[in-house]
Amino acid sequence: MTRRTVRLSDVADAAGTSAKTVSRVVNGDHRVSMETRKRVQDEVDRLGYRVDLMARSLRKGVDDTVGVVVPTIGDPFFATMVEEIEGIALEQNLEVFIARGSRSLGIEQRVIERMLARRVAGLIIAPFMADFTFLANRNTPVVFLDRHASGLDSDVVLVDDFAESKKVVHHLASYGHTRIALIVDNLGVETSRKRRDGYLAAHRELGLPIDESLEFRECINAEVAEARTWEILALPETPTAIFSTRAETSLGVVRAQHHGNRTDIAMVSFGDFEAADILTPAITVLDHNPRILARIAMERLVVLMRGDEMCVPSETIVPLHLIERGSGEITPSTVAVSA
Amino acid sequence: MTRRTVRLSDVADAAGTSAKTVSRVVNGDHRVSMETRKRVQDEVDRLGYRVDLMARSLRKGVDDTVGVVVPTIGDPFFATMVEEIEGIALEQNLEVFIARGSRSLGIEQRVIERMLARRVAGLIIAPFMADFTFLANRNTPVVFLDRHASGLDSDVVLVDDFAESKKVVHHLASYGHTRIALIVDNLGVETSRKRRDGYLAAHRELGLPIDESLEFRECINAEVAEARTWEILALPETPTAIFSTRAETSLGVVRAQHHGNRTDIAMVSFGDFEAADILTPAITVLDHNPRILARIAMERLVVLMRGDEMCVPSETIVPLHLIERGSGEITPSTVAVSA
DNA sequence: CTACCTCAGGTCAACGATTACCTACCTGAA
DNA sequence: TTCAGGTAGGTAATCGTTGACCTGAGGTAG
Repeated sequence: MTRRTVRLSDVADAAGTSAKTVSRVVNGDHRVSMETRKRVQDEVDRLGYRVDLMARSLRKGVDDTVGVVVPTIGDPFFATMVEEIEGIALEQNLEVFIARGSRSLGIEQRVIERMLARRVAGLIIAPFMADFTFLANRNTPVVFLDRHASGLDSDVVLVDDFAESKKVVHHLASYGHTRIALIVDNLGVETSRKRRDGYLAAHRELGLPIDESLEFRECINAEVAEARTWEILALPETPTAIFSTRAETSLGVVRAQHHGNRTDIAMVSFGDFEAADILTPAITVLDHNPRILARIAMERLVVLMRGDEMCVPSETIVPLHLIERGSGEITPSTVAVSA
Repeated sequence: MTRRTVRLSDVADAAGTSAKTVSRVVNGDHRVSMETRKRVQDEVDRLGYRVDLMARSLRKGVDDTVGVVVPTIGDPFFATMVEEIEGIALEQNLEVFIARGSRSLGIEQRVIERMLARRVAGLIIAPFMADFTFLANRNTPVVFLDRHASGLDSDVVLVDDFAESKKVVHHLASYGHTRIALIVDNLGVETSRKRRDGYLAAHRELGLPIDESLEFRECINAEVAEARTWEILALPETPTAIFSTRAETSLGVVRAQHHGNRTDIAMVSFGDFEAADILTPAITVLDHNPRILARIAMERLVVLMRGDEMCVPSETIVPLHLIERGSGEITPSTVAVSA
């Protein structure tokens, strides 16, 4: 019952030809006569032959696979990226390896090393925190997504976190806000740092006072963001607006606002999230669309993998739109005076 | 600059031993003296040698990879499953292939065939609609997740859709509801069919009248569910409760309820979703937790892959809890009389 | 002193497909 | 008639690693 794998030579024996000819038929090489082709094809079907991609890849030196490394897979932002990448990969007949890069220190390098050991044809990496110098002497094409990577000069597709964040603060300021709380992740993360820098720069441009007590760092997930928001709500002088720099943390902010009955405080989220439009008020967001980023990155990777020419690393910046839904257009006058 | 791959024999030459000995060192075989081991290890480090997993897998006959096929990757439910699977895979030193099974007919079989051609060590499949007889004569371990698969008797991890749905209807009925609308996907999908069957069975058990006009099929996504909910709200005799049989459609239902100012209608969702707890009212849900399902499936697969014994296919049913948050505990008396 | 065992290490082939390089044979132009 | 060139197909080597099997040295028990 344990039927041994059918291989090229088995088909060749059955069809009375050489393995090479079967290989030609299977790979659509034209140097085979019609009749031979048919005879071989019949045997292929009858025996249920399928190429062994391991063997092929060993011979060819590369595998038709791309490795995708994201900080977390469950996060809808990255999950959507992966979905988009997988779609393009399928069109290109590429298989997708997936791995999570956050979790613990060094894990990112470890999963990437494993993918390289597999001879993946290319890598798409949404970096977490690691240094990527270890990738320097490899000649596997890499495209970074969402963030720059340190230690390796490679292609990158991202958004202008600094400018976009400034945009948000300017937007809130245009509605009269001067006390804007900032919910931000660990500043070791490039995107977080730049978003905060944009927040600060906008304050300077607008001549607004910078109140460090309104800056809440280390909001690594929704829970922490929720806790910080409770602290915000308890401040003697409540800010009139909150800028949450990640979609995930926005959920925590909104949760606290709702449970604390403080939806009168303006709120803007860097990144859209499900349900953002059905809340009351609906949440104003910077539409940080993962599909577009992923598509550009993957298309770039495909070009690099074809390797027609050794192009210089390019940086693609995707502009974002602010979707005004209500929460970002609340004016400070409506904010209840705290006790 | 294009440094050729360092292989076992290169290290062997440098260390003055045979390739086999290097292999032994690399694989931690004990039949090597301390000094030889050290000498080899030094050369491995110096030359930057890394195993070629393609070659190893070709030789061994299986690859240390598992293939994961889910209907959609972006859906938080499946994304979370994948994340959980990837976590366990990393512990077990397995690599994860990911592919989407919905999209178009036959795609599911195609992506699975490709994974088999790669000699994956095992497969975890959350089936879409395909028939799986083509997997019957392969001897790759398979665990189905979330749904039974037709055409193949294999391990499966799922929830009792029928009983859980009955539970929901009984819950709503205990609050006095007799007119409960059903939002359900295509009935060709096993889970959808069973959930509907449970809905109907509960009606019979309770002696409630079954009104077919309250059953809304083909709610394949949030948008359709939202549209159907608008229809529900426009019915001459509005139902007093809605049972949404998928988390994704629940979002559409809630969206319509909120935009239509009809949050007075009770609502229960089969499956939790982000923001379900911060809406007003918060949504009562059957906690269909993807992590638990994924973990059980993966643990099962690992056992099968070790292949110590050819166990008979088992079916694991994970019981669900109803999280009462408010929307499912609204009584019919509070529902506004429609115009 | 022989028989047997363990240890450290080596040889060789094979995993399955492909690439580089041949071999016939046939055609057509010089 | 002969030679260049194309077509259909074959042969052997190779990709990098490992499993099966072998060897020689030294130890030990009888």
